[in-house]
Amino acid sequence: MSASPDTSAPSRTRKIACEACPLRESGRFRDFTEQEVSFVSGFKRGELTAEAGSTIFVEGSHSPHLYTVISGWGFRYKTLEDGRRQILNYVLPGDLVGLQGTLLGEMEHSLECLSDMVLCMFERDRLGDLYKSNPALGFDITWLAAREEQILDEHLLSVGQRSALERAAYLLAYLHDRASRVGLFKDAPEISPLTQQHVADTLGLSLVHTNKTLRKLQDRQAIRWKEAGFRISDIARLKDIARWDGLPDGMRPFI
Amino acid sequence: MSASPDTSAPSRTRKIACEACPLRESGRFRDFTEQEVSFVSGFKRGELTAEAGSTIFVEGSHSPHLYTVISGWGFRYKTLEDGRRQILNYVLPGDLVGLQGTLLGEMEHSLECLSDMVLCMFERDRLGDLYKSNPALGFDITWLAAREEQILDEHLLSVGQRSALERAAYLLAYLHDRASRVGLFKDAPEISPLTQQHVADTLGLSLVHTNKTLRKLQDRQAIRWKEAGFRISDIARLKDIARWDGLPDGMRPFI
DNA sequence: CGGGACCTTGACGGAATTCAAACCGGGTGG
DNA sequence: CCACCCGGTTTGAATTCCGTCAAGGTCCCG
Repeated sequence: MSASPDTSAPSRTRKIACEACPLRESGRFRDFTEQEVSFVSGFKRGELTAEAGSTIFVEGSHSPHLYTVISGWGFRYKTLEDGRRQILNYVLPGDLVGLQGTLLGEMEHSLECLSDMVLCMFERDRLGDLYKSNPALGFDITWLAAREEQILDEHLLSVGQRSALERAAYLLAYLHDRASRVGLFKDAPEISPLTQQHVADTLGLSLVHTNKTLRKLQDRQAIRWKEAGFRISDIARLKDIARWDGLPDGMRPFI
Repeated sequence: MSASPDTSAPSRTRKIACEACPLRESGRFRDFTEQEVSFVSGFKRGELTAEAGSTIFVEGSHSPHLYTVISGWGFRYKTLEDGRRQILNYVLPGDLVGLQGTLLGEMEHSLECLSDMVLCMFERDRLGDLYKSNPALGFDITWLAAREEQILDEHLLSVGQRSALERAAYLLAYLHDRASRVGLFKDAPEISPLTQQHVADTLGLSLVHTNKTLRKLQDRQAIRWKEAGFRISDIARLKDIARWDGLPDGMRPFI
């Protein structure tokens, strides 16, 4: 069973120029040429600000947009007709979302905000131009798609083969790694804004059993669950329990 | 638990020109310009013929190659140190494999032949050139990556949320759909060359329970299991059991 | 004070794993 | 030709894991 999404409409505005994009400050991206940055600037259609709990797009829609996450947490998910929900992956600053819908026509999954989010919006129609005039940026998009594929491979391994305890440990370690890489824990305390229902729907476990599993991780001093969120106490222990293998880093090429 | 892969070395030869590629005969691809076809021809390094059971590449290797499947069945998988194996997806004629390794450096999964296979081999180093000189082909590669992502999303939904029976029905229906789309059942009887161990490792179920589940599908007249392989008796019933949603078709753009 | 969202716990039943054994067909070597 | 083995399938029984049901708890907010 799943939480029912609160579908309040997100608001739109337009502001920051790509030249001053806060994401590029982090030093986690490759160097772009001036020409590239200005092209992306022209490609950009505006910004979208959405609050926690709102839905950016839903399964079955034909959204003509492509987004880059500027700030906040979100998650992609799919549902079965009877309401069972599977969370596919989490999105963080720097992630590109909506590519599937853009290329393949219909959106086959939904995107919901876990926290307040700001996204940068691009026009689908001009994607072809991007490939023509800036092949390196096209290459970067492919890179991002390949990386998402790799993450999904790992999740599939997790849900298919790991035990409940391993799975939970893996997910929490994964989120911790990704969030700290994009600098989300720079100043704030290291808390991830998930509920246990989110964890359950990601791992394919019931809420009750998820709760018992998380408790076990807490008993082993690997995490601490705070109301609606958790923090990692011992990442090494967590990765050990998870039979952690990887998730290699590597420079991210694209905004 | 998993079957132990038989790692006989695949053999290499080079033959067919792209202009006469059997895949393009099928009419399932978009029309390529002469220029595109000749570029791909130059991009091509040779062909790789491998027999059933052999491994094309393994997790952790740095294969500099990219492949297109010309004929045969294969599957991508990942393993945990203790040997648990998760099959991630199946590859069929027209599929592109090895992109992750090419773009991201290290290969994070392995590829094994389910039947004898022929693959077309491309050089990784020239991928940048491809994006520069033929943006449309670069776009096509991104398209393929997005499509793989979509399939993985669906598998994740399946393994995470569907019951054993639904999951098995879904997998078999999925394989049937894909195989018939690429014309694998044109002349041959509609038999897919999987063992029950493959099914088990794909669904995240034990071999014993997989067997009992498949028996149930057979009792319901949805499939017939033949030694090392199955055929679908009633695809509609199977999709009904699976709570089948989709897998939209759409033209495939790239060789 | 009451309600809602989220976390927590116990009891019970059902689903899936594990262990164990047997069967079947094909291939191989004595 | 037969005995044997091997990979794959089948079945039963015992056990463990996980889901469902039910109830209670906490904190925050109106």
